[in-house]
Amino acid sequence: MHLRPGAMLYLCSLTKYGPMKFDVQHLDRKWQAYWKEHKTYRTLNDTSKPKYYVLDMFPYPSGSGLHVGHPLGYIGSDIVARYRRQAGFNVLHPMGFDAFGLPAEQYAIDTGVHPSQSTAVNTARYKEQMERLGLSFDWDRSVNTSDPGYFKWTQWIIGEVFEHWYDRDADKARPVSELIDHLEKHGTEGLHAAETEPRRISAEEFNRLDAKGRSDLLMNYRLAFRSVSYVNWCEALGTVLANDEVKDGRSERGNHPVEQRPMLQWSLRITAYAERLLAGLDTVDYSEGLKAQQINWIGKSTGALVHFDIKGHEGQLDVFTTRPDTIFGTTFMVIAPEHELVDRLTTQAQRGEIDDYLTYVGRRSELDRMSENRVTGAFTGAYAINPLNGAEVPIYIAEYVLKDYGTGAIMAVPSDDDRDKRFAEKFGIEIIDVVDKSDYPGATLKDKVGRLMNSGFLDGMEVPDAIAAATERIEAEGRGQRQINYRIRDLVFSRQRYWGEPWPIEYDDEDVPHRVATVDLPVELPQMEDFRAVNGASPLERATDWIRHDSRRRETDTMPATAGSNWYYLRYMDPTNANEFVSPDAVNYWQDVDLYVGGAEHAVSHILYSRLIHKFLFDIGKVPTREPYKKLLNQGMIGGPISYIHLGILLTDDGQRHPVWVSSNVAEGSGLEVPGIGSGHLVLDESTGRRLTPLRFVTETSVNNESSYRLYHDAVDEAQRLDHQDAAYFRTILQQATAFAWSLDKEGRQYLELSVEQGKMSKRKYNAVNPDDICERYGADCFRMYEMFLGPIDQGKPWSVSGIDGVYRFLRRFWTLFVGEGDRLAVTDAEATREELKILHTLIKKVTEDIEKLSFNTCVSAFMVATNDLTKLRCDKRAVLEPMVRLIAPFAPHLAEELYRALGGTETVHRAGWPTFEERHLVEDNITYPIAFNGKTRLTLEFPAEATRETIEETARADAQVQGYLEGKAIRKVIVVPKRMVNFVVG
RNA sequence: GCCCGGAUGGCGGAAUUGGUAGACGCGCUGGACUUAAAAUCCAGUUCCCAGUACUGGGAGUACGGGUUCGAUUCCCGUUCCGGGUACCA
Repeated sequence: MHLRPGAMLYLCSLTKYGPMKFDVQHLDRKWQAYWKEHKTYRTLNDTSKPKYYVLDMFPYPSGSGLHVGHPLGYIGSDIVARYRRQAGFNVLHPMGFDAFGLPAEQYAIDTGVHPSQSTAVNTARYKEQMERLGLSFDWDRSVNTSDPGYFKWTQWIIGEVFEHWYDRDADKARPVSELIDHLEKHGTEGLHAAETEPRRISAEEFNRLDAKGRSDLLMNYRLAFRSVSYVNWCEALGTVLANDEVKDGRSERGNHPVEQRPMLQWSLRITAYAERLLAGLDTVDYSEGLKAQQINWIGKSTGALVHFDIKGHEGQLDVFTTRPDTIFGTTFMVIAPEHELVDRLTTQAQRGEIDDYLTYVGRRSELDRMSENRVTGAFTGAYAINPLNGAEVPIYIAEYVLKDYGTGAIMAVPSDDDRDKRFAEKFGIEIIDVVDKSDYPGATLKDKVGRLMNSGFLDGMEVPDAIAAATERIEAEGRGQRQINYRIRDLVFSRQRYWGEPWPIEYDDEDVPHRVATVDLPVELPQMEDFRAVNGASPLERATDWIRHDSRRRETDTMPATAGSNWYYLRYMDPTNANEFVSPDAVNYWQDVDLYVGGAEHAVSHILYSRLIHKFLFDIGKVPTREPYKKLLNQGMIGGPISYIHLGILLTDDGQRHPVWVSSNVAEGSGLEVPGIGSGHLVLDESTGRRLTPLRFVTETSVNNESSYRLYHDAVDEAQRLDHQDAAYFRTILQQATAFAWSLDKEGRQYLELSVEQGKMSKRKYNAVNPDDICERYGADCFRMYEMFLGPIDQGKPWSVSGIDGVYRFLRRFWTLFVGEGDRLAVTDAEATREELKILHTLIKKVTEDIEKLSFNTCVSAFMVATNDLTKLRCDKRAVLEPMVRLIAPFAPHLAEELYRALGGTETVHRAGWPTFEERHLVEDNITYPIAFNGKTRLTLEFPAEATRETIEETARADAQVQGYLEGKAIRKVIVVPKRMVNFVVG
């Protein structure tokens, strides 16, 4: 055998490496162990390098483990992290666990296993699964929100929030001590603070208050405050839920009914930050959709606060309206049934009617209200007086006016509001048209367009002008002022549950709350065995020894799960710091998250709340940036097929009924023959129907270009043998009939056709696919590349394994570029050809650009194209192949590490640098031009790259084929775009 | 209802600022290798029409219009699908 120059390398590598079999299991194990042992992904706060922070939303470690939907984002972020690391950045890429929360507590109630135990087990499982995927997390920086070393600082932050108030003049949070200072000197005079309700007090009055009185007043301003508020109470879960934990009047977790209940609760004053949360969105790179969701959630609307006098009463009725221009069309007023004036306004004559209505409203749940959407209400008997024209209008109560929005009262303008209109029609109230929309055909009542009429001084004005003029008049007459309203409500931050951070608050003998001193943090949970919340009381109420602390009484409410998760990205910067939540050095170096990846389900709440806490920490000088997350990527959800086996009745000719499993495509009445029973026809009735079939027993095939889901006979046998939860469930299902009306496939194997729907992957639907299983079969690299290859990462898609073989084949072909006959490395030092270098540099360019664009699926395609091309060229040049290894390392880290070492690399490929793209390798001598006639491409011609417009046109005109197409036609115009195309416009 | 996405072969999906639509992969068809199968490799594969073949013609990116020499890409309108949200004054 003749040795080529490059063969020296192969001999060296061989002695060190031996045969190189393509054994993905071996590679996975070998390198995962190596990385762990050598702490390859350890990140130090090395300020000599530029930083890059790639963060995944940390998971709640549930009992069912990861399914193939979870890693989609983890793989994407891992690719970015690895790419940046190779490119010379100091990359922070941590992972931790959002470990406080309801499920562990619910599990504890059901099984008696303490949440800390089940959490530890689940956390270990998650970590194992993530390591199996070859994710490059620095586990030394891992955090766990239920770890006292962590939640000490969650409590500390909330304590800081408690000790601050929001100064609207400075537009930032300031210490409560400064507020007290102001109150002592000036009272509320000159104070512009975010507050629960408007308060007026003089300095003298304030100074006369006792401790409790002061504390109560300060609660009106604190950013973490306690108040009676209507909360989403869920009886079944025994707890209060946040707005985003409630869907359609039911709890998101468990789907239990939720009712409104007044309770004394801790809240965070997020409303103080509404404007900044809104403005900050302009400075971050989030998707438009996500920004829109946040904007909607904050719900800013500009309008006017208008005071209406009430006939025969002292006080006024305040309303908020975005349409002050339509005030002349006000023909009635509506206040919320819970409005504080209801009782006072109700006349003797109307008392009965109002009471009946209040009873009716009280009976109706949030769910009823939303689902029925009925027009209901009752007249109080009182009248309000229109401040601009003195008209007297009746005051109603109706449930369509919400106590929590605006002032809980509206001026109803039936001519320009759908709900007011329906109400007016039902109750026979006058409708005065005040906006002429005839110039705007197709405009609806919601559109703020038209010309005012029947409106006194506003007549003839266009709506926007009229709004300004009306507001001005209202202000001038002292009847109200311009006002901005937000839909967002303060964040209820109390839970009457066990498994969360205790509020770091203690009460003294006078019931005055005090922040627990930092030296006394963390406030740990007491050991308990019964975690049930009884009658809405926190389980901690029963820990009487724990509650008494020195001379004080501990707060028994705990915090919601979001408490730990809204600042965790900061803790990763300095995870073991025992003196501070994060050191100034660490946070000044790492700054903020450069790329944040996670599910869209957290798009509103989690992101909004962590932005809130971040802005607060910015105000108190603890973080240098205004926003926590620079760029956000929401990965799509991977759905799973939910398949069903169909149960039917075989009615035999002798009139006997036999339950039998049938293919989903067999119609009722069809003839059937089942061995051992006989023949007859299929009957479907209420005893039959379909049963959930665990996905692991289902085979997906393609028949006549249609995908088909089948249950094969051997899968049924397997289910009988297997010791697995899914198998156990399936066995009980299969007991409902013993006979199967099998069909035969091409190979003569027996199967049943199943029906299928797409749905969320979940344990309960038996359709969760475990990534471990896929890794065992194809290796982690293949799984990673396959998930990326499925399509754009931000799009949802159903899980399907069809296609994974293609990725596996690709990896093998890639490997074969390096490893030849007899599993030996076959790479030479021969000089690379121009063509080979062009392939390489095309790939470098494409992969680098696409990683930056987070377009990972096209990266995988590019690798495939390059591999195919180089295979065709039988390329074995180190100069081409070695950079390829470094390029693929972020995607297929195990395979890349192996090949890189085999090529002589002494250090990890993951710090081996990123190949540099050189434009000169892509320069072409000739460019192929499409030649089109009237825009239709007919042929192609080659021209030198530097050819001018004129030469191209002349040469093209002279071409024989072109002549053929031009025959008998006049050339009107020739368009030549250099390096692109030629178009003949002919007539 | 409103807001945000989206719609491209049998399927997942590609396509720089408007410039050869369908890259790559799956599936399917045919072939090579094999005693056979698997694996692997090679070729073909948007649809329709014509042709013995090399091939030629037409249509085509949800639908209807428009701008342009030229539109998957830009504009207007419509339909359908996905996500979010809602008596928000």
